[in-house]
Amino acid sequence: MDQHMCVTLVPLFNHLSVEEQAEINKLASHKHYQKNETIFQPGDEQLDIVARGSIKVYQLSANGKEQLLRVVEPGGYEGENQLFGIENETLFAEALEGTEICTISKQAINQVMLKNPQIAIKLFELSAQKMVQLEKQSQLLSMERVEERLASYLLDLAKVTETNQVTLPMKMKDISQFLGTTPETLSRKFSLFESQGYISRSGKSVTVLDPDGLQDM
DNA sequence: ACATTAAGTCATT
DNA sequence: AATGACTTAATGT
Repeated sequence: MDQHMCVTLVPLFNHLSVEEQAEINKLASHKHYQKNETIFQPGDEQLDIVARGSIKVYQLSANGKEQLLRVVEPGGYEGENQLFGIENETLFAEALEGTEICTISKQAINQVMLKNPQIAIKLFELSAQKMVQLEKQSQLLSMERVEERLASYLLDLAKVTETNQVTLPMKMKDISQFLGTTPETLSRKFSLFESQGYISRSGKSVTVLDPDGLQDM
């Protein structure tokens, strides 16, 4: 298919000239993953760019359960901390659907960055944004009760869209893992919020009726 | 307050 | 008919 898509798609590279993009594209290998296929595991050393579909990045906690860290969508990437010299000991990634991934080896990226310092700067900027997100995530998990976590998660989504109408970006099962709980408890909390009039919900479409009420958790 | 287990409904294939 | 996603209920930490 169109093998040139991913490099041009991604914020990391799309500000470059066509020639430079073509050069980077040669260094990348393109692969299609099916749903539930593993994309990388601890020990791997590459930069993976999502061109189509979506992937989940997670780690395993002590009891062997998945802790979902983030969902990476088209234009996003994963594995940059290895480029900063940090080995991946804990992270796994898996395709959530049929997904196109562009993979660039650590060595190739290093060459590209030497030749093109703008990319290093861009990578730095984007990575800083990701760290902010991660900070948010650990703030969520530091909250004692699931109600607090779900409330601030919903408020966060509403804040991004600038409306009170939110479409949940993941399956309920994945949201429960993201919030560090179970699907059952999550379902009950949604029901609770609904019965208290904080939200209304039909499927994955949620309307925040009382932001202040949620805030007080 | 929450997890776990089991069992049920509902939609999708 | 079978599988997966979500909910509800009972019971255990």
